[in-house]
Amino acid sequence: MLFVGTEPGDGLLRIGELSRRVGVSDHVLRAWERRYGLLKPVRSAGGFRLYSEADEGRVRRMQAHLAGGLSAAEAARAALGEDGAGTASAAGGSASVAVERHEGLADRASALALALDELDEPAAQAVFDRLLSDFTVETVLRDVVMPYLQELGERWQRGSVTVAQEHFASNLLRGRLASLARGWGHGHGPRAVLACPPGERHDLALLVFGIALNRNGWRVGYLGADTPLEELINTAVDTSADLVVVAAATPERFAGLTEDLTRLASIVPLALAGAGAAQTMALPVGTRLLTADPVTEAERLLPPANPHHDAPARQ
Amino acid sequence: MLFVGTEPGDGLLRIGELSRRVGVSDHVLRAWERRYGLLKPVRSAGGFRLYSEADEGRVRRMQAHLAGGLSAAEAARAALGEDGAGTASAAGGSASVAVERHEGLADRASALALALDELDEPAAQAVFDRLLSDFTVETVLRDVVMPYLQELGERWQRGSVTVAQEHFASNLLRGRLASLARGWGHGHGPRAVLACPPGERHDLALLVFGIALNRNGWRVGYLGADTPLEELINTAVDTSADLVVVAAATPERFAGLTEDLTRLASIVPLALAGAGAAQTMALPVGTRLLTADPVTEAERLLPPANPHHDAPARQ
Amino acid sequence: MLFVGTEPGDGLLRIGELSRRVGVSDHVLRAWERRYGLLKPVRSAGGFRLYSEADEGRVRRMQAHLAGGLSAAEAARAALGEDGAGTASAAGGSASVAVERHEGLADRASALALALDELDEPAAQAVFDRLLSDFTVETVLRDVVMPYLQELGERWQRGSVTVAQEHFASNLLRGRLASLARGWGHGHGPRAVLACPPGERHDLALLVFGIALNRNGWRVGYLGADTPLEELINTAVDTSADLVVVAAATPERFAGLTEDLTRLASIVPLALAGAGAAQTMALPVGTRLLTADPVTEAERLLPPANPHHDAPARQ
DNA sequence: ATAGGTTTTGTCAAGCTTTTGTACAT
DNA sequence: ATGTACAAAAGCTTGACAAAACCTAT
Repeated sequence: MLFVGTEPGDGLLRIGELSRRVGVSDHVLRAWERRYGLLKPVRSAGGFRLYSEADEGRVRRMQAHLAGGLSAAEAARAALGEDGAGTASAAGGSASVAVERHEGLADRASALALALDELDEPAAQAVFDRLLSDFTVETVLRDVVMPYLQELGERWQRGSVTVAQEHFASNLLRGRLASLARGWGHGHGPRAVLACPPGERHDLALLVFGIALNRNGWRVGYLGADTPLEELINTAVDTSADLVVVAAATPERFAGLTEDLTRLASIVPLALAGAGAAQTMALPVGTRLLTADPVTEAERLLPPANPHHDAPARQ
Repeated sequence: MLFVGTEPGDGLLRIGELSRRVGVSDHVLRAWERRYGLLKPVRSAGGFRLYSEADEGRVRRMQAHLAGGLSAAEAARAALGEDGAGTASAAGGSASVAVERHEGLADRASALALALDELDEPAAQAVFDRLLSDFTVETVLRDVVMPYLQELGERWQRGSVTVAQEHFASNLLRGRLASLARGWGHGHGPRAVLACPPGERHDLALLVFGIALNRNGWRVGYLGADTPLEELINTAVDTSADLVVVAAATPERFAGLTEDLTRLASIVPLALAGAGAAQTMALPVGTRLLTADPVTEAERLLPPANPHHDAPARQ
Repeated sequence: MLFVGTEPGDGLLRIGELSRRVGVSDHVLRAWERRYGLLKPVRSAGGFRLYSEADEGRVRRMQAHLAGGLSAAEAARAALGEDGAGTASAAGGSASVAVERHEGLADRASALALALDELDEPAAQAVFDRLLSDFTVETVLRDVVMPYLQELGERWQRGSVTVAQEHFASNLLRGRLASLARGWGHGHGPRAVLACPPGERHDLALLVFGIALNRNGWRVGYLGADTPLEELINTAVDTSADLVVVAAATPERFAGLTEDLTRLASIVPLALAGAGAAQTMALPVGTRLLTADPVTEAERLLPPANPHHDAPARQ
């Protein structure tokens, strides 16, 4: 992908604007450049200094060190020394984590987590792009997205993630997953209908499951979060679904649904999924339980035994 | 009815009557005919121009375009270009030339609505593809997506849409919108942070607004539905936002937030949007109200402090 | 639906109206055009500037960047840079082929063609990224990739494309297609085996076909270019394929294969595809001919609906 | 920090052309 | 009714100007 790193010709600031942004007078900025080589602005045709956002970050680090008690010379040296590492700077914005070589999945996963935590949309998108370009969709979903969602949930429980972070990450991931899901109703494979029970608003894992299912040849109909079972039953019947999957993150969401689920299971093959799906619910209903990660479960799910779509039942 | 050709049946008007109806002088009507071929009246035995109702419609479209700022030549071209829906041939008729141009936006919009109502994912995606391929994003958002959302909301109120339909349409549209939103945090424009207040779960219109904003050069940070104001304030400060927009579909969502919103407005430029944003809330808070459709409002939102321009106010 | 200044299509604005809409004086608009090349209005017969909606958007982005603190020159560069795939502005710059942002597929397609012709890899990748992000895979393949391949072939015939260009485009497209193809052998759908006959080295269209097939629920086994029929037969038998597709760009590639193809067709459902597949070959072999574009043909290909070779006699 | 020179960028003017509503003559 | 003429409004180009922002050097 592109936008990794700031290239000249991108969006350059003149000294006045930089001064305004960082709160340092233009005279001082020039002095820091002359005395410590803190900044190396390119010049316009007419000789004006043009600063990049990396320069802005450098000034901010310099200020931090000054505030920390270092002398100007020392602060500048420290700020320069930190160059090259990833940037953080909440205010600096679009600090695109520089991912260069083929790092492993683990590095990418943490880069993604970092970018999401910092609300850095461009960086997160870039990492996601690189992930998809270097790994299979299944791998990205199973080994990056799902673990991240898992951890996000746990941090949410512990209160160690802000609402803004959770919203931001969810929205971004939902967008990427939606584009992977596009067209999943297309084709001639068996049909699955997916939904979360009433009250359940976390449907990202179900989205992942749908994508994986589709990539294994299924057509997917998606009702998503917070769906009344009555609706689900109607839809399943109307579309002559070959499989219905109901997923919830907590067992409580299934509470009180035994009767409806049993009825549903008598009409169409049913499976319960998600962390909230427990044997205690699946047994009385007499249905299948999907406990492993969504991608794995999707791969395990063979098409219906006696399909009216004459799928290639062949051993 | 006796003679003299203005019978409602064939509805043929002479130039004076047409002029009176549309409020355009006969001279101008003749000029438009001569210069732009806007009208092609049949002639009476004695040579009088006889206009059909289609002609009247064409004149009215021409006027609308003139009011919209197009030059006379362009307005005429546009008015003629829209021909093809209304045929109304009086004379020889027949032939019914299948005008296969672009189907109008309206046809596409109803095709989309139909596909969504029928939970037909591939069809809906295909229509959306064609929309994006034939029209600008702004047009699609303003004239297809927003009206659809509006109507969906109304049908929802009336109970004339099932939960499955609503979920399906929302999920699909959200996916497409998310794609259009990709990368909206990138760039160098001013920063806007968007969110819905606590309890508000309908954020699609806000998504549309964010996309339109981004396409006008803004960087967008998106927190989405159901966001505590405390979080919003923190995020706005951390990212040094140039604008914060809070949107809700119903006024109740703003209830009890006066104090927080006032505080927010004192920190960063604030605007309230959505059908739920009312003057009664904006006034005490002392902030801006965005009442038109999201795309238009996004275009109107010139970035903070834009002194140059003394020209007459654009309403 | 109300219009008033929102008309789509070729509604072209003169400078006064544009000025009124964006709140920038006509003088400034002309200055921005002259100094930064921000706008490239078409001209009326008499020389008046006529602006499109894309121009309006560009001005708005420019304004946003100005408000964000960039100098006018930088703001213009940024606004232009956001116009889709920028251009590798290295040395002299100039030329600056501004590709309108989000205009229809057609513009994207030509942007892609341009980038490929100029061996501009980042630009081509960026255009491809946005295509996939804004449209379904089917649309991109059918309406962008296939027409491009078609045209590339024709230009190749005419000698109006260099070897370097052809290689560059082929390799880049192959890479993107390969990533779309990833995982296409997994799942539970019917199996198709695809190959080009000996001597045929153009397999990109076949790749496209495989992708479309896979997205319709098929599992794909891909042998690709220049495959001896013997090999193909073995593979088809070993994997108990439900369908074999042989594709070639020119009829000569099929010459002399009648016997082998007939034998193959007696073992497993066979189809011939590509520009080289002609009735004259399909008839004696007694097999199906796929003449439409790959995506459409893939959609038409129902899974082994016909109860022909149901039990592939294993050796 | 000030002084004195340079670049950038919004604005204006003069002189001419195009567009378009209206008027006049046939 | 038609065709031509006319004039106001809106645009075009070239060239120039000046305020704001920036430069270097003291």
